[in-house]
Amino acid sequence: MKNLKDQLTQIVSAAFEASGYDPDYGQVTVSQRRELADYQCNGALPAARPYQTNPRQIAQEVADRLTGHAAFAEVSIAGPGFINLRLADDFIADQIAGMKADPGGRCGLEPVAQPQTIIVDYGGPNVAKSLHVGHIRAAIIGESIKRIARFLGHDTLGDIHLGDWGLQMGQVIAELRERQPDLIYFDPAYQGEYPAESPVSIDQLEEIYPAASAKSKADPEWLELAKEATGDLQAGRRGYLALWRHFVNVSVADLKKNYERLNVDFDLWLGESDVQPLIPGMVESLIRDGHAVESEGAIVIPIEEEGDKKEFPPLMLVKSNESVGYATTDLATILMRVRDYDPDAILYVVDARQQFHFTQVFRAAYKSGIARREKVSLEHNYFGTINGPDGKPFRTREGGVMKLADLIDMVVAKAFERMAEIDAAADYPEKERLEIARMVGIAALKYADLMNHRTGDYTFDLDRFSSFEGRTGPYLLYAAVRTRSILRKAAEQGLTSGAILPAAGETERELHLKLLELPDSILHAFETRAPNHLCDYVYGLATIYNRFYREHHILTETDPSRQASWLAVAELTVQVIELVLDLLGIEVPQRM
RNA sequence: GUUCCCAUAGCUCAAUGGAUAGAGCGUUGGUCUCCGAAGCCAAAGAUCCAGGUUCGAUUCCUGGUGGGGACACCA
Repeated sequence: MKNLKDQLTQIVSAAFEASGYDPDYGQVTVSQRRELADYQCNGALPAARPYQTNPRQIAQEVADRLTGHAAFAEVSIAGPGFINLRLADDFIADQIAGMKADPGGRCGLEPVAQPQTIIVDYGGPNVAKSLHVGHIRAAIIGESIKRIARFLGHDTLGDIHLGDWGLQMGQVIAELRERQPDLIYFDPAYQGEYPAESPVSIDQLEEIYPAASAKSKADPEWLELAKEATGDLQAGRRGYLALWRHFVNVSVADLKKNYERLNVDFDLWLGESDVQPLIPGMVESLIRDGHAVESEGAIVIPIEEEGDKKEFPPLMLVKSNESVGYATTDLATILMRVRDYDPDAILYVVDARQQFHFTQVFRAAYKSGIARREKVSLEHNYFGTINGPDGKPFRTREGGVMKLADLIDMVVAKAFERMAEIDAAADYPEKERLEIARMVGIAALKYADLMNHRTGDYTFDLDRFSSFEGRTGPYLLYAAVRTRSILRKAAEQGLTSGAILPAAGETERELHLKLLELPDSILHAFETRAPNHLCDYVYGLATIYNRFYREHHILTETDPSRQASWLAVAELTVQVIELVLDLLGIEVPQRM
């Protein structure tokens, strides 16, 4: 089924063409003035100049051709030449029926004609370091972009891209060596098997890492030790490798637990370490092909491009001490992804502060041919920083970072309190109430983040994530759950949904039209890589639906065919709300 | 210094170059003998400044002002 806006554009374009104008002027949009029209076409205005005529005259010619078309109840022109389209109620009802009957629950969104292979790189947590609030946006926004791409029919893979191979690993090793020098991993002479059990727990790691990091900053000599340990690890020292595997395993288990609570999951759990074997060959070939050159003792890739106003620092490929940094790793990651998946796009959902870094890496990848510009779209879908009240990146009062697990605990606890306050779910089993509180809390948290455009910074405020009234995640859950309750009662009474009738009033008509905007809204969110557009859409839908709910009492309706139609509309609305929430990565409880 | 991002109502945020700039919170006032009031209805309240492009600019361009980020050997 073709989406409504495209159908209308097709009709209007044909009218432009039949009147002797370029059909491209026939683009139709949802009207900004809903009291005047449902959809509008502004094409007559820009057409006036090239055709050297009055826009109102063009509009009139086109409108004359459209009048009488079965889709329209009224075609009029207004202002300087807007073509206003009011759709026929029975045409709308037919569209709704088509949407509801659409196979596969796609609600009128056709899968893309040419599916692409898309890798979404999000998450990017470091091993040995627990998730903190700074990781939340990548997880939430990335997950949503991944789901949207997948729903559109693209072959989509989410990759967590673990930070598991940098200096931080050497720092942790050095720190542990200082604390427990007798551990068998530090004995160079040891030749046997290493224990299967990790010598450190996740909690210990989380304490060791910041301690080591702080020491590195304060003490240059200690930093050298850490770098040395990093070098030894990367050179393959047995004991260090064994230790490193423990760190990774312990961390990944913890990461999985936390991401799972957020309803975030990855198809690939690859990390920086996975591309290390590719690096020597990549560097060699870059040098051989002349893309990489020696500079100040290091090997760099110059990446200036024509049009640069200022000199552009080159990408640091191999440092003067012969080690490699994350730019090199990221380049090798592109090499691996191209080799293994042949992607059409790689979307990096990463903090805006990495913009410069990605510009360097993308330029180097294209310039060297690691990625072909005409084949792979490398995009940094950056997001803004979560700031504290002082406008700087958020820190807790103690100056530390707030752990994501703690934030989730707080939000879920708030949801639980809230349920008790309003006496919700009071007679449900304890276990279900806890699960509902989790879903409500996570919905509040995720919606509060996703509703903001991803590029903007925002200020951390616990109230923002634990608000359950007004424009929030729970509002949306409530609309869905309340409707499910009606549908359950209807089923108990033996009532079933039936044919969709033309809208019974203005509110239902608006609801129909809003439902029909779904496909376009998903497409728009994907094209702009901006899930907040879906947040807007689903909130608008739920609001209109709530009004409909108040105005029409479905279960006591006396006209059986009207009642059956309303049940069908209610079913479709729940389906759409749940579909959009799923694209946002938000789960909906059966009841709450 | 160079460069990137941001600036909309008291607060927090929206807005595909279109007509009268939308919400939520907060404030004030309504609304449960009726499918779940985490709801619904109503009131007051805003595009940083100056130019430019355009039939039309919150949106695009230039220059200011203010805030934040980044700028080769840490990731």
